[in-house]
Amino acid sequence: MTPSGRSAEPEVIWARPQRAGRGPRPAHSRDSIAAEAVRIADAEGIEAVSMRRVATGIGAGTMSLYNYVPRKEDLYELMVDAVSGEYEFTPPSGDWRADLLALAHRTRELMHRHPWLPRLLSPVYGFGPNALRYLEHCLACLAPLGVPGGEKLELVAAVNGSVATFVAAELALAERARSLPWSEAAEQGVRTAWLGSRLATGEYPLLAAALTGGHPVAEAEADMDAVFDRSVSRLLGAWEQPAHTP
Amino acid sequence: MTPSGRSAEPEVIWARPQRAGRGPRPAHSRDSIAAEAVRIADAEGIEAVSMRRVATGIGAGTMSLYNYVPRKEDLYELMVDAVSGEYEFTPPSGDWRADLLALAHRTRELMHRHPWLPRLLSPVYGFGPNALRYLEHCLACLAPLGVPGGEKLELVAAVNGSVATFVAAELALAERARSLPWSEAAEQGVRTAWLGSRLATGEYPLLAAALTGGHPVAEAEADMDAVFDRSVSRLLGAWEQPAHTP
DNA sequence: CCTAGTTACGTACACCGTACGGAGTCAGGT
DNA sequence: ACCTGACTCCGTACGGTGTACGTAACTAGG
Repeated sequence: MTPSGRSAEPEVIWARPQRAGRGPRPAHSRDSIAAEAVRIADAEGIEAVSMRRVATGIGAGTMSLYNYVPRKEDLYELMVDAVSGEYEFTPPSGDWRADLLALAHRTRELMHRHPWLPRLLSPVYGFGPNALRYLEHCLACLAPLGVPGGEKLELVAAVNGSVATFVAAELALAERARSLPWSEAAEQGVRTAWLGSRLATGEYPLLAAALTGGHPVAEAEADMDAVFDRSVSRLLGAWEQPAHTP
Repeated sequence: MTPSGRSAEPEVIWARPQRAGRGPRPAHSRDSIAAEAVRIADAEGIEAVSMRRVATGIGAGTMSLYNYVPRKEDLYELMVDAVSGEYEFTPPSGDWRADLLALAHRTRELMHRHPWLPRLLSPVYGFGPNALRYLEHCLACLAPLGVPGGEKLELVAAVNGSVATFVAAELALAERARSLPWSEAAEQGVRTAWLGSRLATGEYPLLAAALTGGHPVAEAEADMDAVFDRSVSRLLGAWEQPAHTP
């Protein structure tokens, strides 16, 4: 009546039992599937992760994978939660600002290790076990902050959103270059050439000043750490005093 | 030697001339192609936008489209820039905080009108004509702010990143529901049921308190405007005083 | 006018997610 | 102890995707 992998009902992958009572014991585990998908995505980009590829990667037939992962979206959820398990939490120090800044750095490192993460994180993939652990830890760090719990979650979401977009921008060129038949430098070259030709028209004087005035792109990479730190610090600083609405 | 649509060299779509000198006059325009793609994405979601679909939509053969748009990624760039043209800029008021807050609201409305925008915006699609106009206008609004131009761009990026993640979260459920065979309510139901069952274990006391303590999800929608306004205001407020690094 | 470069587009290929059905395997109820 | 029903495994197949390639029609520059 309701064969396990064939239902057309909504379902949360985490609620589905790993081992059903009845049939033969499964030859694979959810963890090993997630690990294989992460391995492929790290090595060849998220677009290389296909059901066929993951299945053959763990030595299974393509359609066998659907016994473990009913839809491809669920595979993404498994991946996100798997790498979320890489966080190593240290007890809150009492300085919530420092704690959250350090966490943001860990998140950035995580996203550098798994460049597909920002992309997959943007829709709210929902509340796997490691995500719950992470949120609980954030709230523990935010205990000294005197705002209601709901706003603390807003703060965490705002920080993570900023980190995700920051790292996505950081990685945009490199990630694009992966799936392109030419080099990253060549791509970069034609793009800055185009931008330069537009700026040279004089139609965008402020933009031209802002782009050429500061750092000349060469030292930009070295500054990235500083820019990141400053930008997250600013965001956190905005929570120090109550929201200011004139 | 270098046939227009067949090159394997990197290329920025904006640098490619719309009309080449030599051949027959093109039967379509870049604008009409972008408009068709936007129409499809608005009506049926971004995943419905395929080269075939857009081509038949404007009454062309599939492969003819490749004369205008060398890769699908370029189609996305056209779409982003096309809707960026919907901004109607008013002259800077002198209050940069108010101006940028208003712009953020326009961006949010734009993303509600085109729910696929946050997704496509996350990697830095590059500097089409309307994006350049937008940036120039932002810088004009930020003229009263006494920081270097580079940091102004950081501010704009931070605001846009926050808006994008905010709206992405707002739209996540509705957008997910579009491509799913069951209703949004059913999906929502099983997800909150799962979350409730996890919270009931007592493993996440802070999270449980934060989620149940505040608004009971029902009135959350009505509050979205206020939450958005407050969150952007906070971010802007963080730029009032110099970055604070203890 | 010629011809080179461009437009238009049909065909084809490799790949994708996944519906379906059949065979093998095991636990629970009788 | 056996049967039966649920479950695992997986081959096949379908309708879709992006796009490489080849060919025919057309048009502007020399």
